[in-house]
Amino acid sequence: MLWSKDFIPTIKETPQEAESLSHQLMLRAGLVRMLMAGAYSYLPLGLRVLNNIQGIIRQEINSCGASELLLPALQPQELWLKSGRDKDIGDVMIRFVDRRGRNICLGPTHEEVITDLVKSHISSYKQLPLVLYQIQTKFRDEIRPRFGLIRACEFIMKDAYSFDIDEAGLDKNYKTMYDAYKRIFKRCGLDILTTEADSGVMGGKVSHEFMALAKDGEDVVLFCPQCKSAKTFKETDPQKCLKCNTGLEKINTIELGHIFKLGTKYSASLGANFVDAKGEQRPIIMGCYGIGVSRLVSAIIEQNHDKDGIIWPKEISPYQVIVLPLDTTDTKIMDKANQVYNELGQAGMDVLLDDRDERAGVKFKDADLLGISLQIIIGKESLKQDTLELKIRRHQKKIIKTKPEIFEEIKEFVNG
RNA sequence: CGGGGCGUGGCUCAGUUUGGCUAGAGCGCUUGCUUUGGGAGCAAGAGGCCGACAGUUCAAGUCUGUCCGCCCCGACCA
Repeated sequence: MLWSKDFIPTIKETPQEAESLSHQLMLRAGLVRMLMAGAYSYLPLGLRVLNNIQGIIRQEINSCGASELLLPALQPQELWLKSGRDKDIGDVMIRFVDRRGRNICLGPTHEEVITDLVKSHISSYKQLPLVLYQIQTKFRDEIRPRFGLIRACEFIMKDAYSFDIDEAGLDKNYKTMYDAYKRIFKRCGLDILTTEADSGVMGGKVSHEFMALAKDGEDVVLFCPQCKSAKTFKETDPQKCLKCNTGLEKINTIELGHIFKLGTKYSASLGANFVDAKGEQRPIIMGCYGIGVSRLVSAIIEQNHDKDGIIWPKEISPYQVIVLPLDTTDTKIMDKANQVYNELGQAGMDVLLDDRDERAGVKFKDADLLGISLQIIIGKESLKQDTLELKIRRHQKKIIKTKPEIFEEIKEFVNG
C-alpha cells in the first residue's frame, strides 16, 4: 500500500480527548477516531490490527474444535425474560420498540440466542459435545464509557459457547479453552494474569478472568508475588495470600477475557434438553468464553510502546514492513524504494511505502509512532553503497547489509 | 446518577480573574523560493457566528442562568 493512497491521519500533539496512554497513541497513530463517547471508527490501520488479532483468535479457537458462526445483534427481549436475566442486565441493554411493536434489544451478549438456536437442533447425546463461537459487535449502554476502546458502548467480542452432556465434558472444554486463551494472549504479545473471578450476571459456579497488566487499567487485582497468583475481590480485601501468607500487591489490569462454567442456567430456563443414553431428558451443560477483541488493541499498546510510539508484536503489526524513501524528489531513491516495495510484496509481505513528499524527520517520527515492526530506510547513503538499511522498531537497532542479506533478515524476523 | 475538570480555525493552546472597539500564537493546509538522515527557513495566503440558547449591559470569548458535549473519580463489565 502507498501511504499517499491510504488514510493514516497521524497527530503530532496529544489529543485533548484522551488521557490514557493507549487511547492517546491510538489516536495519534491514526488507528481510530471517536464518533461519540463509547463509539469509535476504526481507520484502515486500526482495522488491519483488529483483523490480525481476529486471525490469531480464529486459528486458536478453531484448533479447539469449535465452529464459527454469526448471530444477529438484534434480539427479542422476550428471550431475556425467559432466561430471567432481563432485570439483571437492566439499562445496560439497549432496548427499543420496532414499527410492529416488538420489544427488541441490541445484543450485549449471546447466551440466550445461542441456547435458543441449539435447542431446536440438538436433541440427542450423540450430537454432543458441540462448541460454537462468533466474533461480533456487542452493544452495552455503559454507565461510563472510558479509556477509548477499553470500555466502549459498541465493541467487538469473541464469544464461544460449549455444550456438553456432563460436567466432565464441560471441564474438558473449559480446560481446552483456557489453554487456547493463554496461547492467544501470548501471540498478541501480552503479559497476562489469570484470576479466579466472580461470575456476576453470567451465572454459574466457576469462572476465570484473563487480565493484562496495564498502568492505566481500570481493574485492580490483588497479586501474590510469591505464588504468582491473582484474585479479584469485589468487597473484602485480604492483606495476605491465603495460600502462602505473603503480602498481596494491588496492581492495575485490563480484563481481556472471561470464561465461565455456566452449567444448566440457560439450558434449563430456555428448555435446551437432550436425551441421554438411557432415554432420559436432561438439560445441556454449558460453558461460555469471551474475549474483548477491540479491548485487546488497547492492552497490546499499553504493554508494547516506548516514548516514540507503538511497538506492535510482529503478528499484530498492521504492516510487516514500512519502506521509507527519504527524498521523494530523487528518482534514484524512489526507483530503489519502489523496487524493494515490489519485491517484498512479491515475497508475500505486507508492505507500506511512505511515498509522501515529507522530510526525513517527519517520516522517521511517523514510522516510529505507527510501530510497524520493520523499517527499511532508503537514503543517499544506502544508494551510494548499494546496501539496504533495516531498522527493527522494538530495539531501534539498525542493520546495514546487501539487499539479499536484508531480505534474509526480514524473512528470519517474520518466521522466527 | 453523584463529585471534579474542560469546551476559542483541522490539532495544541493563550486571551475570561478586572467586560471595551478589526479575536491571537504555534502546528497543519495553499502558493513561491531555499532546504533535505530525526517533526526545516523565509515570504504571501485561506480558514472562526469563541459548544448552544436565554439574560444583564452603551458594549459579552469574558458576567448570570439553563442545556448539550468531552475527559477524570465511583457502582457495571469483555
